[in-house]
Amino acid sequence: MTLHRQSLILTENCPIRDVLDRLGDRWTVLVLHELAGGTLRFTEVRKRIADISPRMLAQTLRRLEQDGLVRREVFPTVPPRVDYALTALGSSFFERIEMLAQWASDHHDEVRAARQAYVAPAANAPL
Amino acid sequence: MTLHRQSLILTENCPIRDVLDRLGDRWTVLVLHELAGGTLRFTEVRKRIADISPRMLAQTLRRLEQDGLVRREVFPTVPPRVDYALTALGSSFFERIEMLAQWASDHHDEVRAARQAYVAPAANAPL
DNA sequence: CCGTATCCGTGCCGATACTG
DNA sequence: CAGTATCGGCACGGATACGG
Repeated sequence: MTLHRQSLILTENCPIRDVLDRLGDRWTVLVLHELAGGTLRFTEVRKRIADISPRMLAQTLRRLEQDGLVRREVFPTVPPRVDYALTALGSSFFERIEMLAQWASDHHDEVRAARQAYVAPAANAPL
Repeated sequence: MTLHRQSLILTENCPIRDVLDRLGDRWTVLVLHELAGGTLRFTEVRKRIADISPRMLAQTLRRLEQDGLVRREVFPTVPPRVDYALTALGSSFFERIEMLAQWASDHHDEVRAARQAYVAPAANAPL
């Protein structure tokens, strides 16, 4: 995502944006969620997230590894085996995501009610 | 909340996804951030977020209003005036986002260091 | 001033085939 | 098993022009 200027949150080189952007993609949170349950192999993650393609899983894991949130461990066996696990950093990050998820869960009824009650304003006709 | 496997996060009508998806788009967090400072008119938000187009601002505000996070108040004056402000729900939501932002800020150095240290694994050559 | 309508480019993601 | 390579669709968002 392009960086934006002039904001406490969004200035260039913005640490917030670096992190929040990852929440926007389709799989990151899911993968973190699965790894929060413990170390998993590539295929094990695939099975748990039924409709993720190998391409997207690899890409997601790579980025998490790059950012130090996930540790990748390769065993030189045949057939090959690769374990993925959250790092301490990854765990602490996922904790915050869970807090957000908790909020969403707690207030979902209010959001749904608001959506229900919402009536679109007449186009270009304030009052 | 015990995000459970398969998946409280991804199922349809999922409360978590409803919320997290909004963090993925380019402007929502920014707009919330600006409104957290107090009520603003449409144009005032535009000025503060310099490169947002009227289209995207309107769209973002509409969704926030729909979800009950922002309240829209129209004054039948000439020229027209429309105020936007966070609701209590919106404020409590933004608090959680700030917690996440705080985490990002606190750990940005670690993430940057991890990115720096990262070396891509050789393609298809585990060890 | 406060938006909407329209067009269009870009990048995410899915599907699939293939390799060490 | 653990990925990579390639192609293509489609939604998201940018730019612009216009309307109440």
